[in-house]
Amino acid sequence: MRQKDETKEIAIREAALEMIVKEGFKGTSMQKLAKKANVSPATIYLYFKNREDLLNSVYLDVRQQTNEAALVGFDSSMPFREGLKVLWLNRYRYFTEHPLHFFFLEQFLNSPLVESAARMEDKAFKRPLQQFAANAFKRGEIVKIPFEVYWPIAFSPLYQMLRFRLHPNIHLEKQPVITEQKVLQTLELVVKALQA
Amino acid sequence: MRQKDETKEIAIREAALEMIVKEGFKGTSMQKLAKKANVSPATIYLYFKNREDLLNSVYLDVRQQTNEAALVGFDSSMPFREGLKVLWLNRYRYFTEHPLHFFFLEQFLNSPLVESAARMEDKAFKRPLQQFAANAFKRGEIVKIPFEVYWPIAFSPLYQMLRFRLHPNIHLEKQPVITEQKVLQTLELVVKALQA
DNA sequence: TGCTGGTGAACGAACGTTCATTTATATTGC
DNA sequence: GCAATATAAATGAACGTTCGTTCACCAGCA
Repeated sequence: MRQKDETKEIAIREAALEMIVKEGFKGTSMQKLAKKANVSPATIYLYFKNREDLLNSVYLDVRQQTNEAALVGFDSSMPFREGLKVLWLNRYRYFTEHPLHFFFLEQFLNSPLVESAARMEDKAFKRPLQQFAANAFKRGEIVKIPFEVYWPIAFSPLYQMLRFRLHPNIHLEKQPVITEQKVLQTLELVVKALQA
Repeated sequence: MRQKDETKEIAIREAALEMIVKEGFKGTSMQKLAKKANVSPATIYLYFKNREDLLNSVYLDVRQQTNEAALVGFDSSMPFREGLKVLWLNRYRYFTEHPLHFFFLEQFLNSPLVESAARMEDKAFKRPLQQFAANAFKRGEIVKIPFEVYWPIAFSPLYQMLRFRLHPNIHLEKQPVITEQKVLQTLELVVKALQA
């Protein structure tokens, strides 16, 4: 008997992640991937059923790591300003340290591939966030608005700042310096928008 | 001599747009595209230099239509609330009527393809928006903040609502009903965040 | 009649996947 | 302890298909 070499699976995943970000799904072929991961094309099929399964697996893996990092030090019973600050800084710092994960998720979530994968929701991630908002409503900290009004205000400015930060060349002619201080400044305005 | 049949070029563009949205860049091949547009593969190369040129061309075309629609009835000297409302409703209505354009742009802008295309900025679009913000600053209507703080708050919630509206299945378990009324409700909170 | 628009077939290259084979190691028999 | 054996990991070459692009030829208007 011989054991599966776990490092190979990781190498394949990481090669896929990097290649997708740099060359897109079209440019990510199994043969190039195998070469990049120092593995035979056939080896990939020992760890993944097929190409689609590999891509889904990378997505689920990245999403899990990303969501886990988002909730560190967070509790849904926190005061609104404090809790939102934890969520924002967790996300901001994580994606600043893992820009490939940011690019990958943006690309995957905006591709038709997402239809076959994203069916499985990450309820362990969503539930605390919904509970957090519900608590803040109840305590009268924030205005009473539908979830689909709350969510875009509470979080999408952060994602836009991350876009600015991570590919600055596209959005602005001069390099905008997105700093943690500016993120917190934006957060204050968001809190102002939402507070009762 | 014989004239070029302009309807063929349009058919190719539209087939590409639809195919990219439904099957991604990977699934959009020249041969399938030709079939869908009722044209020979070779014909595509009469109108476009190659595949990349076709994709860029579709992008620039969609972007131009999109940006043009955004500025209808808008003037950079408008009062802040009024001007922002025009911009929001223009975008909301345009993408509601042209969801394929929304999906295409999201997909293209988050793919590595954008590097080769988006170099050319649409200054005729950006300049009035920047002037509009500058005017509002000067009149003391909104708080004094850097552009990279202003922009995410002013516009990204709208885009997030469009994402909710156009592929609702992914983001929420129950169909959220994003209506114009809820968009305006969100707009009010954004104005509240930004006003001095 | 001349010239350009338009075509279907065909090119070599690259694609996703499989298969026959080899390699490495945990277990067995002594 | 140590070879022999068994078994799964791992491979490189090859499968048939599809890819982007081109080419030799035909169609239709000036």
